[in-house]
Amino acid sequence: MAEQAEVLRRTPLSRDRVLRAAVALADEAGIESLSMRNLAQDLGVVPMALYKHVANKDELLDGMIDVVVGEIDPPVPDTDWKHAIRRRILSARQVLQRHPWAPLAIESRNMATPAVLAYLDSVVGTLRSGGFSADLAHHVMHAMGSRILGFSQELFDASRRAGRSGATDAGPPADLPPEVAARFPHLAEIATAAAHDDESVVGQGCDDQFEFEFALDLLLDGIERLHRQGWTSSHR
Amino acid sequence: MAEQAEVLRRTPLSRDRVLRAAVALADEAGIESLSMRNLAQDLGVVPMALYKHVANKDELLDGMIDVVVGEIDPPVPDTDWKHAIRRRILSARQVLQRHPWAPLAIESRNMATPAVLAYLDSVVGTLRSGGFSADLAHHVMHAMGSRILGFSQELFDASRRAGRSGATDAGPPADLPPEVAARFPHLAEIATAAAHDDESVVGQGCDDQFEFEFALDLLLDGIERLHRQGWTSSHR
DNA sequence: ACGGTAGGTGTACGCTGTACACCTGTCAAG
DNA sequence: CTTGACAGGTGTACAGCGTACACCTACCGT
Repeated sequence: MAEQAEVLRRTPLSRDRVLRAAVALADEAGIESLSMRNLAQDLGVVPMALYKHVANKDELLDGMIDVVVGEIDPPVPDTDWKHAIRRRILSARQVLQRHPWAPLAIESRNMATPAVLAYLDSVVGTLRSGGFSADLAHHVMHAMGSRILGFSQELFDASRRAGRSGATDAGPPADLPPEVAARFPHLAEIATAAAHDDESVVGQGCDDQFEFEFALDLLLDGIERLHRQGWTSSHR
Repeated sequence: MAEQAEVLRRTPLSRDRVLRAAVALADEAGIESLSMRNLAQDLGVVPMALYKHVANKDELLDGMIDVVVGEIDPPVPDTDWKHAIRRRILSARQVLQRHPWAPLAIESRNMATPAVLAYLDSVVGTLRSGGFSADLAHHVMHAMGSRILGFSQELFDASRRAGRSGATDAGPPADLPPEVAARFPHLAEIATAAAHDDESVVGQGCDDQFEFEFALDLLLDGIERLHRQGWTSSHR
């Protein structure tokens, strides 16, 4: 009777199953409730069992990052570098929006994981075959910074607040409270200017996607300009 | 005899003293050894005493961020917006290099602290008085992202690894290990291209300051171009 | 039939943040 | 001068964390 439940529960653990469960837990409950104990419970197993599949919690996080980065679309061939990279980065952005904990996790690791390296390598490859010198490609990678992985640090990023995935609470707390607005007039002015072409006066904060693409295109246009004029780090 | 030591030790705590000690501890020992207990010990006091001056550890971190942001140079008046902002951001960068733990701390808070808001407000003010529309100024702030606070996420950032301040270990681990280089040829190519105009062949990684200014100027130039041609979010 | 090994278990330790009760020194009002 | 409030440092205690280490058990090739 409870036998088949027992069998299910005993589906053998594996590094992959552990990582996927960890990602799911972080997605649903927030990264701050990803503890070895919670994760083990989700898997119907005792905490120490996890250590047979991941060395420690840091390695678990590295593995989770690799899972996430692995979800980014492969590069589309037969396009010019600019569109190829633009599409790839926007795909990365979609992925990271499914895993709001990932940006912070990625940035808190102090060395890139294999999957991240592979992704970066592939982006560089696109640049190189688009005619970029290794020199310029190098600087371009730095210039894009974390944006190349689909995110920029938004400074006031409501959606990344550790808690839930954020889709549910399309909350009201968009504008600044009035006494704050008084102390920071320029910010207030800017915040209200964020009602884009939407006619609703109380536009909910600002359109993250728009801002991301704005910055992305600003960079890509500048990069294209440097590329066309054969920029090198010696000149200028 | 031990009386004056006693007196010294008893120099009354204050929120300010707590915050400064916390910043010093994080600077010297790394953010990961900033615990309430360690901090209390540094101050010659019992852990719970700290809670009379900060509500909890999160508020302590907020306070530390405010201390750091307070170190950024004030804006220089009587300059065009571009140079003013460039100087301000490079000043912010210098500050954050003294406090390598700060970028991650700033990004992990989910709402900006008062000092950060004041800084951002002032930067927006510079843009506005440089003739920027509130609309464009808004997008510019987003485009700059965390770079506006003096840092970009460097992806492989040796200097931010939680441990010590990093000046001491001008270490060898700059280039990729050869088997990694083999698997990621484009990255390898780029890494070696990083020996700038320095004639030393094994140039140690790359010049962070150069990369930062490269990206900063790329953005500023693009922004200037948009500004001159009267960009608005409706057109384009 | 048997020993090795992969993988799940149980206990225990040191560390964390912090709630809560307590004590002590200082200062204002009676 | 006494008194009582109150700011601020203390001590104990608890739940939660990551994980070291010893153990047990089920399987597999010989």
